[in-house]
Amino acid sequence: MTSTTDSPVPVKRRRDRAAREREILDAAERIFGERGYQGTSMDDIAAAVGVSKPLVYQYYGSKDGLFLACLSRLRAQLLDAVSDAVLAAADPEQAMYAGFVAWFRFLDEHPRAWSVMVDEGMLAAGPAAQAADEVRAEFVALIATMVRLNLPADHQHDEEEIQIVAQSVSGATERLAIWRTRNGGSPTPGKLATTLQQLLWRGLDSLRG
Amino acid sequence: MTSTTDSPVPVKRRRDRAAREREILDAAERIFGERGYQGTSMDDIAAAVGVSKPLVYQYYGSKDGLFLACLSRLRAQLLDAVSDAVLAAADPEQAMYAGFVAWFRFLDEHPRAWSVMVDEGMLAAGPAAQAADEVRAEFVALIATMVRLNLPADHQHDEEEIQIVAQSVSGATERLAIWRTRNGGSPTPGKLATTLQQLLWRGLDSLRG
DNA sequence: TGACTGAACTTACTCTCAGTAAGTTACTCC
DNA sequence: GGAGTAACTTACTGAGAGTAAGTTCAGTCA
Repeated sequence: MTSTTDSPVPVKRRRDRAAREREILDAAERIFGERGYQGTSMDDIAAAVGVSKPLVYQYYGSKDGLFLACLSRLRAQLLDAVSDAVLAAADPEQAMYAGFVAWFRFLDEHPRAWSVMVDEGMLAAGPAAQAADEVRAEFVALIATMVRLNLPADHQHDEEEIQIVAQSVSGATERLAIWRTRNGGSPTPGKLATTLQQLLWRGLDSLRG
Repeated sequence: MTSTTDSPVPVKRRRDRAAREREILDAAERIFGERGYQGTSMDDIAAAVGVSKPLVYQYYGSKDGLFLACLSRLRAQLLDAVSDAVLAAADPEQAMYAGFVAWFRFLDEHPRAWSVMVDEGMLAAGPAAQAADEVRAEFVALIATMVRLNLPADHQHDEEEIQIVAQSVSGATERLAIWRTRNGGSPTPGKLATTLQQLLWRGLDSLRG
């Protein structure tokens, strides 16, 4: 009975770095989403993973760093969802509508994601704020591309104007998403997308000339 | 020489509550604007006023409370500026344009204000967040009123749709303001207002029926 | 098999900062 | 001048971000 009591797989305590990083990131995303940035301590996250705080620091550097990692991953997922919807559409008008729907749907399906990304996503003074902006800029770029697609190829378009429109659309959709969650998810993604479409489509048209 | 060395007004150390509160609020607004919420400590603010920290707590309760007080005052000023511009306009189309211009102008003239209000204005998990939302809601209400003015009086308008539009416009203008300051104040208020006007006017028209 | 090495992980701190308890000082009104 | 009160301070507590200095495990080469 000297060596027979060990469990078949003797509870692997240690894991390789990549696996542990993913574990920590998952826990962080969940807890930040539940309690917010301020309300979450690094000890909480470490405890949830069953690991000590310095390990979290070794892998992610700082609280901002960890938060930023959550942010980046979620944004990438959201960007993918919207890009896919846009690219699958038959024409620009459809693409715009599909993009809006995909955006609001994603937030329905990842309710936690939201509070991490936007609701608190702009808080950090410091390096994270800058990086968060960069991720956000990808979105604006996507919208700007869509706007350009909607212009005739030979049209001498005003880049500054396109930027203004893209920033506006990005800001509007973020605000609508926040409002919607606080409003109990009230207007459906379809209703929001339809209204936005109606509001913006003719205006975009008038910017052509 | 026993009593002749005193200064004529012997450096009034103590001030009445209202004056001190204003002094603290001014300092807080300035320092929050310079260093951000996270980067500012209550000791910093107290020191800037030349007062001890507990006094600040006595008057404002908490860091959130002080921040919120800054927020409320600034929002009120901004709301006034925009309201005045809107009310002075001749017709709804002019009103919309004038409102946009007033918004961006205000931020030109109060560069500090901005980072306090929006850039970090949604950070706090807790009571301040809720209160900040309430102040923000005033803005949405103003915009909603403007939208309604633009609809025929007998039109059976869809309140939900109006809310969506108001939230969108509010989100768009906030985002544009952030982008503008990071962009070195680049598009002029006039340019921004014109483009927004062009983008939204015909869309609003199409929502009428 | 057993010493060797490096990566995974921990204990036990420091330091900054929000918030507080309990007291002290200056002004005001009689 | 003394009583009462509002303005203000000293000196603390506690939480949590971040770190220095180690310890333990897992694979590797002899």
